[in-house]
Amino acid sequence: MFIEIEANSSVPIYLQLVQQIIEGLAKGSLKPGDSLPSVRAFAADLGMNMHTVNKAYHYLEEKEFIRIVQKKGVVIHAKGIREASAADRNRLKQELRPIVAEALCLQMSQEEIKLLVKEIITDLKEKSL
Amino acid sequence: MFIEIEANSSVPIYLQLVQQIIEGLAKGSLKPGDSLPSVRAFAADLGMNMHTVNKAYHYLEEKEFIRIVQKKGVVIHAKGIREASAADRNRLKQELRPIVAEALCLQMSQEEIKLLVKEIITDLKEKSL
DNA sequence: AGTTTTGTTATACATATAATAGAACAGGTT
DNA sequence: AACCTGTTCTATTATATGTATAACAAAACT
Repeated sequence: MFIEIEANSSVPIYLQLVQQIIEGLAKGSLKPGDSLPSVRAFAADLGMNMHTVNKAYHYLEEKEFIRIVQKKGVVIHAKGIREASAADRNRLKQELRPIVAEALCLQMSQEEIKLLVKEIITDLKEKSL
Repeated sequence: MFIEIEANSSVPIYLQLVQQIIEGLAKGSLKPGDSLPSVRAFAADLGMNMHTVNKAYHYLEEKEFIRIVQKKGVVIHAKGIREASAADRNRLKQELRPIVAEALCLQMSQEEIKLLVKEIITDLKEKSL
């Protein structure tokens, strides 16, 4: 897992961490059962505060991507990541909506937007090599 | 233009306003040259502060979707919305990326994600009737 | 048994963003 | 002349973000 945090991003660094861990899961560099660094070790490694890492971990736990075991550590959900529920699907749709709308405003076609999606998936998977 | 603002959303209300204006543009209920309400009138209509509407307007002006004419008012960019530049395309890609990654984690396929995009576009366009 | 490591909790502080409020200004419209 | 426009200014409140220490209890390691 190579994590790169941009300090000057408008995206909060705890969310950047969340997103990059999710990307690690998507590309397969993180697998079910894998353990993640302790909040202190990760914080020192990334040059951020322990509480910031903790915030990211709890965010990921709420999404059921990781399991936080008291006094032990943090692991990727072992029983396999669940399939998208109807609620997940709807939430993702709501998140995609404003971006798709903006793309349409910039005169992109449905096919061009789908191509973006394809490119993103390619990018995500090729980095796992 | 029917605007609905959710007070309890985690999305700031000035951004909700931005997004719904962009959706109006995407679906065609707002056309190039159309004028938007004054900051005071819109604020009163939506039950929010003048400065909040102003913030949304300036956000949209930076994106070049509207033109703010001093002492006159606000209009949708008349010379037609520009086509997506390479920079726009890249920015949209970066915004889509974390959502697509999460969808992949929830075991959605590329086709399922593309279907989401299709549904969103259908939703956007059917509301223009 | 003792030390280290784990996530947790509590307090405190600094900064930025979001949102509201009221007032005043200058230029355009009616 | 009255009104409406976006702008600017000052102020206040609330929330989000991020850091900094410190202490706690239980698991793990030696």
